[in-house]
Amino acid sequence: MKLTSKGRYAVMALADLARFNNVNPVSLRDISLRQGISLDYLEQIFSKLRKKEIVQSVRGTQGGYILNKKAKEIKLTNIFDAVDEKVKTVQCKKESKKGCNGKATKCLTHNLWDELENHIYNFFDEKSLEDLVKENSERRI
Amino acid sequence: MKLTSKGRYAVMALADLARFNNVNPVSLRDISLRQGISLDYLEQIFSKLRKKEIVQSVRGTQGGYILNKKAKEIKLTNIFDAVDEKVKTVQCKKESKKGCNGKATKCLTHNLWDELENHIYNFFDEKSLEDLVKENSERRI
DNA sequence: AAGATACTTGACTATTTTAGTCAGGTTTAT
DNA sequence: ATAAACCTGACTAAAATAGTCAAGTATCTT
Repeated sequence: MKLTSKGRYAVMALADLARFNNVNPVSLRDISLRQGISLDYLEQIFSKLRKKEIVQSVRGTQGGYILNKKAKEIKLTNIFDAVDEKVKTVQCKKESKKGCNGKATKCLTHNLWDELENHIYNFFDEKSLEDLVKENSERRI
Repeated sequence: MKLTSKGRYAVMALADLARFNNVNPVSLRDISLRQGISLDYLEQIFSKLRKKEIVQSVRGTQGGYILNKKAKEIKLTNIFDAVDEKVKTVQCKKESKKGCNGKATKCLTHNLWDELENHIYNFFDEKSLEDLVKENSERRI
């Protein structure tokens, strides 16, 4: 099981944005430099974030992105969802009402993955961008 | 983020083994048929499980595998560990004592992944093979 | 008006991982 | 002997990942 860079980058970039998001929009270029993420890749990621209305774009010179909601209201689940980072446990290929893979019963581990999915989902759903920024500013002023 | 089939197969196969593990060893062929997993792939998986002393092999006709410990003592973490299914959150490429990626400070999301890792680890470490088998026998006799 | 900055989009690609397959063994009960 | 079943290592097609590249469009500053 692994988390991909895309999800990590999205969270990093938004955490960066949340920190510097006072009045002016933050350019991807700045985020790219501060966080060490390829500018082109960031653009892909922010395109998705914008479509899901997590950020707003400001074009032109001095443009950039701003958060579309309060940092407190942006949960990590929202972010992962936006960039297609899925908590996908392996699925049984065919699941009918009664069982998996055409068998009469659910496969032995079916419930396990369901449980895990919820477990991880809850973890991310309790964390907001604000929490992340707070943790970091506490750690070192 | 995803869980791979290898981990799922390992758990499924061991759950199967735990259920039919009365006196005689269980052949991979049987598990393969019951669980719908390729025999060749199962062999790869069981080779690893054997090396980590989760199962014991019995060679020859009527051979197969038996659990090497009580089902209660086999946690899912042990299984995932054995088949190299890692709960790996994306790592910062270079982590020195002070920071990530050569920077002076830890990256903004560093702690987050650490927390998540623990969260998932705990989930799997609380579940034993016995729990899995019990859940299933309760569900339908 | 010109130029620079920065967002926008879509196509492309090298690398890695995954989920196996395949081939050739060895061991042991009957 | 022989068949069942374990054992091992090498190989590979397909998918996912982590980007790059190219060609824009919008808008601010001068």
